Amino acid sequence: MRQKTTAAERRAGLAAAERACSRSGKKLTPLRRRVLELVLNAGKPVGAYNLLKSLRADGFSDAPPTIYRTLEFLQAQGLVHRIAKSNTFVACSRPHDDHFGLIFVCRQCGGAVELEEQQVIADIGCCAGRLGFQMSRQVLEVEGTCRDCGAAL
Amino acid sequence: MRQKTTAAERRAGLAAAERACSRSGKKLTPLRRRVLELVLNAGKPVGAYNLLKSLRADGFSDAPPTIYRTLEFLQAQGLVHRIAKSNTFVACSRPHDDHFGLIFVCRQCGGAVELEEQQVIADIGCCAGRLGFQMSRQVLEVEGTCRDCGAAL
DNA sequence: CTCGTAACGTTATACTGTAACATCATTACA
DNA sequence: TGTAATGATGTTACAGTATAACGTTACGAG
Ligand SMILES: [Zn+2]
Ligand SMILES: [Zn+2]
Ligand SMILES: [Zn+2]
Ligand SMILES: [Zn+2]
Repeated sequence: MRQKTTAAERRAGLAAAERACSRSGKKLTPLRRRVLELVLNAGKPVGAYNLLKSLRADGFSDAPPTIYRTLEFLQAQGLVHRIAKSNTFVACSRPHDDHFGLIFVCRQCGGAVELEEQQVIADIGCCAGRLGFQMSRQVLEVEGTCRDCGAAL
Repeated sequence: MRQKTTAAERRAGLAAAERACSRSGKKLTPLRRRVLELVLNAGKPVGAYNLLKSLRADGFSDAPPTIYRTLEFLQAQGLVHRIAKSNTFVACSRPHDDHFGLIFVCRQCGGAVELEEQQVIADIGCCAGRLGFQMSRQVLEVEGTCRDCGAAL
């Protein structure tokens, strides 16, 4: 699973952040911008306390609420997703639209790939409908082994 | 979302546990049996430390490793699922077969319904195939509001 | 019997996340 | 310009979740 983030992807992520914030009337402050950069640069899911360590080097507060609040903001803007199975955070690969995505996370290398799969969404929506269940916007997590790690065995 | 577990469901869960253990050559010890009972009786996702409190009343050790080890065992037997989004555990609704399930969890009442949806599994398997990704057996979590809680708004 | 393994107990600690309140900056408006 | 409201961040303290490491007990195989 590819884990590098290209410079173009990082620029696109930050541009999406500017758009998302101006649309919602929120501010992309230096702290928020920096955290998003860190998540983009990681190129794979990264833990909150790891991000916190980087923030210290940049002169921001390194107390837990700093990073959790900021990540919450970025999630609300649809710029970052939380991966519950590993308590990590990853940059959204399609931050330009509201989506219901599917994220494949490799147990070996920690890499992640996000897809938007209309068919899956439709099928799950159908099940939800039968249950009278109202889904919230989210990404589903699929765990396993990526191609590279599988080949390396 | 219905949260009661019927006596029949509890019996079925324990019977499935007997079968799963005899098939895998493991033992369904009093502790394991008791934890499974507790999860079945809860009828909805329940936290590890809640289970631990109940164990104390039964004379078992109430140190964290007790419950985490036991839950890990029950998960390996396919009798219990872990819901990552809420750090809780719930009894499997179809413990008789290996499955790739879909679990709908209500944010309001905490209830959960587990489905096995062949179409969803097939679609996700297809995506995984394109990525060269080998999925592990699991359940996907869908968060939202159940019918009852939605109606109560 | 005794040896090896599985199961369980025990202690300590690591990791993850939030409550509550203080401080500072920005905006809005009298 | 004062001042009040709001949003963002800082700070302290703590709650909740999970595992490492090691000791002890139970029990069947040889
Ligand atoms: Zn996304
Ligand atoms: Zn991998
Ligand atoms: Zn199940
Ligand atoms: Zn509900």
